[in-house]
Amino acid sequence: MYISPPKSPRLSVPSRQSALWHHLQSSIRLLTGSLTMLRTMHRWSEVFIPTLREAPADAEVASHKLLVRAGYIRQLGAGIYSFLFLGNRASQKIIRIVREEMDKIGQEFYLPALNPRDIWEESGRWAVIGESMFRLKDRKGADLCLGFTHEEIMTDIARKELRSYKQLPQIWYQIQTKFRDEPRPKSGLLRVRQFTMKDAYSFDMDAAGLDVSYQKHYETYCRIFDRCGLKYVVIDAHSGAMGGTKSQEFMVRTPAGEDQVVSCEACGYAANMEKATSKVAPVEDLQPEGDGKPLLIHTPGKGAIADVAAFLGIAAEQDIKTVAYMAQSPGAAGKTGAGKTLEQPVIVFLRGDHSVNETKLLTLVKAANVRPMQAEEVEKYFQGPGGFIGPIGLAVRPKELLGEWDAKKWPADDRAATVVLDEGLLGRVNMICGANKLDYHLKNVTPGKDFEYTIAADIRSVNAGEGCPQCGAALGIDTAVEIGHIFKLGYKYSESMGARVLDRNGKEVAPIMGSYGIGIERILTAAIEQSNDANGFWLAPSIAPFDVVVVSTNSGDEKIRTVAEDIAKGLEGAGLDVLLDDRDERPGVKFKDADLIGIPFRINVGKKVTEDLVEVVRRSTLAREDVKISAITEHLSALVRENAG
RNA sequence: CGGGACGUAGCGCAGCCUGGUAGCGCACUUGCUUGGGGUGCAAGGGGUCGCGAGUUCAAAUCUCGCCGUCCCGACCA
Repeated sequence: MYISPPKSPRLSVPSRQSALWHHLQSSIRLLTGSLTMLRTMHRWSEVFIPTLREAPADAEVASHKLLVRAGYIRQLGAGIYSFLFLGNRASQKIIRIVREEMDKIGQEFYLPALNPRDIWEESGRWAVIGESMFRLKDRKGADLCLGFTHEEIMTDIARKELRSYKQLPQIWYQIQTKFRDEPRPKSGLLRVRQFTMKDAYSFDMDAAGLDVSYQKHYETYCRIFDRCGLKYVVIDAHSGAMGGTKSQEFMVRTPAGEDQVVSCEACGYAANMEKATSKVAPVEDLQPEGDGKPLLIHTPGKGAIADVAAFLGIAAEQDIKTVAYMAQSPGAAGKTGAGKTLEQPVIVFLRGDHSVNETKLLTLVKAANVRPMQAEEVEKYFQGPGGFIGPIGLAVRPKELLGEWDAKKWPADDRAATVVLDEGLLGRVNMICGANKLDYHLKNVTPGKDFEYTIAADIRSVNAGEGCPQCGAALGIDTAVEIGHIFKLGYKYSESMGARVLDRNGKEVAPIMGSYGIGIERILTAAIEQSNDANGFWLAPSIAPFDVVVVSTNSGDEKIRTVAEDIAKGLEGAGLDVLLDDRDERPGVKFKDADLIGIPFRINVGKKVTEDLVEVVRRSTLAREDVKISAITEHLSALVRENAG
């Protein structure tokens, strides 16, 4: 299912209300501003903004290069960054927006980053999470870890404190540092080992209540990202092998991203790669040969699909691709550590030019992981050599045993495998496949007629250009960054950790939970990725470290200097965050720096002061206009307001 | 975890192949100059050449080990 992101609230409400709303916002802004940032006018000559002409050689993606060049961040180690003055200001502004919006629906907590092992044992995740979790020992040798996410800790509070349905629903959130020992930190702030996350958790009596909490988060997230000036899409996401019913991701398209988003421009369908489906164009089947029964053909040394197709003069789409896996049981590393990891054979058939989406497969067969079969396993299940394996002659597990991990219920025939037929093969006839015999393939093979399977399902990855499942138009695939994720958790944690409340009837029930995350630094990164050029980047005033930079183009000129100073003070008085570039530098240097560091508006104070004019430059378009000095405060305030989140 | 590359001044790099005690641009300091898109001139300061062993009269340079960082892949509850 697809839910299109709602329009920004400021676009959908009447202008009078909008003005009122912004008035309130700026009042709040003034209040919180005065609390958290005592000065709103800073002199460049006095603050630390170490801009660089060149990016470090290590940096690859635009946001990384620019964050370093603009003096926002400095690297301490792989995936570990220090935030300097500008970087911290931008982060704090993002956090302020997140907090303002989250406070409308929930309550802010602050949980420990340092967690004892026990609580993670209870949910089973001490073992499940594996190497991604930073672990340490205290002086007594007790195991601790650094928080990775906080479902366990929040659920612990819930189970100790929540007793009655009257206390529900609850939405609790925090803005906290998370630690993940990423196998490969990369792309600047995009994939790091320490980062700031807003994580929220909801507790409801029933699924209907969860729907409400989930929807509140959906709307809140849209407001947050709108206010941050991001262009994003909301996509249906894979909920993970660990359960959960529904989940959606908020994505910003950028080549720097690591996730793939499948979307349709025609109707708005969007989903991530693990969830996306498509309509494939009809394929012309081969004509049967002979009596139409499978026919052995000699294909010496032609194991790979491409080789076979070329050898036989057919297209890969006439071929059945065979992929043989051993699937591994979920939960083997549970809290009791009960049992070893079980494995069962899962064999997939799909069109020769299609590829398996392992995440879809995992979900289908309820496995934690799959690995390719080894040569001797291939021999066992196919009774033929790798490269020439195919569907005929397999022992097939019945559909009832799909996802069955109780080995006692497995078929007596230890060759029996779960056989999955990709839906793309349904209706196809007279295909080519491996014969389970060295150097031989089969012709005239029709799924369902010539071989059985456990189940037919969608387990392939969508390719760009295939038909949208909703409207049939060509699908596109873009890379994107995930900036937020909302997730119906269900009962996983409340059940496993024993959270119970009494319902109306005095009956003990587990609350149903949701969890909802936003990556603070990823908002900054995504914003830069979507708004940059060769000279730098620009942020929405809502998240920029300053609303405006006032450049005195010649600090040696008394008149220019004092006008710049007065303008800066005036803007500060109007509640704007102002950076006054009072350095004794050449104008060119100041313009380059101003363009680099992400500030949305610039005022050039120069020769035209004699005509009572200064120049206002929008960083996003580089459009400039002359404005009367007497009108500058009002002019800038309006500009910031129009573009404010 | 598999594959690849790199590590020399704050940043970007040369020097390494062929061993002889470290250099360029930017940045920084001082002075003059210039003043609307990284001004010009002059004089300066700054480097355990990632770390540790080894070879050698002599190691940034050759050898071995380690550490770190980045890229591709795998992985990403």
